[in-house]
Amino acid sequence: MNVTVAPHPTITLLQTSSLTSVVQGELERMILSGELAPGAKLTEMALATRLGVSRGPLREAFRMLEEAGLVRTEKNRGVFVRDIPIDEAVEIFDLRAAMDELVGRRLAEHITAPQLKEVRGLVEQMEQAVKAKDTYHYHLLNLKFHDRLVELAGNSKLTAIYRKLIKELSLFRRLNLADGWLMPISAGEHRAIVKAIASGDADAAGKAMFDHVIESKERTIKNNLRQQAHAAVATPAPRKPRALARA
Amino acid sequence: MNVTVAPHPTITLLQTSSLTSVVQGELERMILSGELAPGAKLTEMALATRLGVSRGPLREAFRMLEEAGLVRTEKNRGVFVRDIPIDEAVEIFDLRAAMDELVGRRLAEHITAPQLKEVRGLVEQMEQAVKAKDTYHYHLLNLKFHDRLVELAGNSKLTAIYRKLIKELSLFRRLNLADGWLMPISAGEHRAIVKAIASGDADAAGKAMFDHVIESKERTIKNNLRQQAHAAVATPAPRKPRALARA
DNA sequence: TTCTTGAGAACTGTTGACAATCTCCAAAGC
DNA sequence: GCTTTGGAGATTGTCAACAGTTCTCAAGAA
Repeated sequence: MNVTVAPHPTITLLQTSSLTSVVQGELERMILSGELAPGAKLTEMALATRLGVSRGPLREAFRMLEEAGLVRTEKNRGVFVRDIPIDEAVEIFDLRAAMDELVGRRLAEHITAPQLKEVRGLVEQMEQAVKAKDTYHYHLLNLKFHDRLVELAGNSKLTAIYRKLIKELSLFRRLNLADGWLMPISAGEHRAIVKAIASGDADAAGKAMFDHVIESKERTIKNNLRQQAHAAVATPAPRKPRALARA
Repeated sequence: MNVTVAPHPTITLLQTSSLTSVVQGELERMILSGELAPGAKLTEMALATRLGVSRGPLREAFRMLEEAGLVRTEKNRGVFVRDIPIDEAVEIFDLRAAMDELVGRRLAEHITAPQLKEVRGLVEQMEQAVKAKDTYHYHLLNLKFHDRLVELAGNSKLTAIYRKLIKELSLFRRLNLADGWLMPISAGEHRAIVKAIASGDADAAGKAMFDHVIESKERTIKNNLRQQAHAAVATPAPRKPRALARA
């Protein structure tokens, strides 16, 4: 039989990963971690030497990140980490709400006992993080919770798009972590979501998830506007990028 | 003032379009038109000479199309036009249903009189196409109708994702055009959708759009399965791609 | 001072070349 | 006959070099 029983992990790694793909992954990591902040310019030569590759694979990775919505390209000027404007963030939240409503409905109908137990575990961990006022871990668990729910809904296309949206949303000025004082509210909503799903009531579960995302949107936006006002005081002139000769 | 009043169209064209972007557009056109069929291999050298560019920009365009879900890359083997399996098509339809439900709700609440008139015009054109049994134009009008509705919902992110899904869906064996006999049904549903939107009833409009997409899904899938069975008879051995040495 | 001008530097867009891998097919071995 | 082996040809992955554009900044004019 033409079956290689257990191909060495290094083998499969070399078979699948090209320089372009690992560069793409590394750049994505750097962007999502904030190491490359929104608005930052990605100079080809600098990044190429830093990552130890030539400009070819790097440019190909740029095109992937561009299509993924993480960077923006200006011809003859360069590639920049994208900065999600507030309007777009609102749109993404609204979309997420609709998708999560679908997720809630699906899960209310199809979730299994062990899966329910798993997400309950995540909720409990989050509540412990609230008690410990551990904002960072709460943030991570929150991401994990929603990601897992979407995954459990069983539509891989939905999962892929959902993750893409989450990545883009993380480029919307990362001061969401500062909303420590409303962790308890968010945590309460999570418990309500799981309860609605467990009850098997599709309408209730869908509504619970929809409402949670919308509330999350309003909290984030309000928080952002306040921060914005704060920053405006600290920086008198918001400095427009530059005077363009283009209409 | 540093304002160029009316930059010559050719100028702006040269300022914005790189070889990569126009190659990307051209390849996308060739794929969506069926000129490059699902499963077809895209040889770099052949396409590069055919389009009059070198391999660099072509490879960058490949990465964009890959991220857009239109092609698939196998390391050291090449790039192929993607063939959407039936499972994925079902997933896309389900997603579309949820998104269109959102569109219906939004439109029921916010659509203006002239916009309503516009979509009514599209429906009437479709009904004329039905009378004339003009399947091709019906198909185009159908795409236009749904695309316009999504656009009118006013969420640009939603519009972008919707269009991406439609493109991918067009790679799902293009025999949808053969469903001539059910044009009248589809057309009737369109009229019902517009009526529900015009009534301002968000629930009804959402349901009308959701149901329409689900019905469309079931028609397409059923049609596809029948065609599949037909093809299986004509081609005794479905010829598996090739014997792989990989587990 | 403030704005324009222009030359050099830095960077991006594109191309061609080299190395590594895969594909194909004929010859050898069972 | 069927499978395996090996080498030529074709194709992809990567890199370095060239051409064209943008940016920087100092010198000169209003």
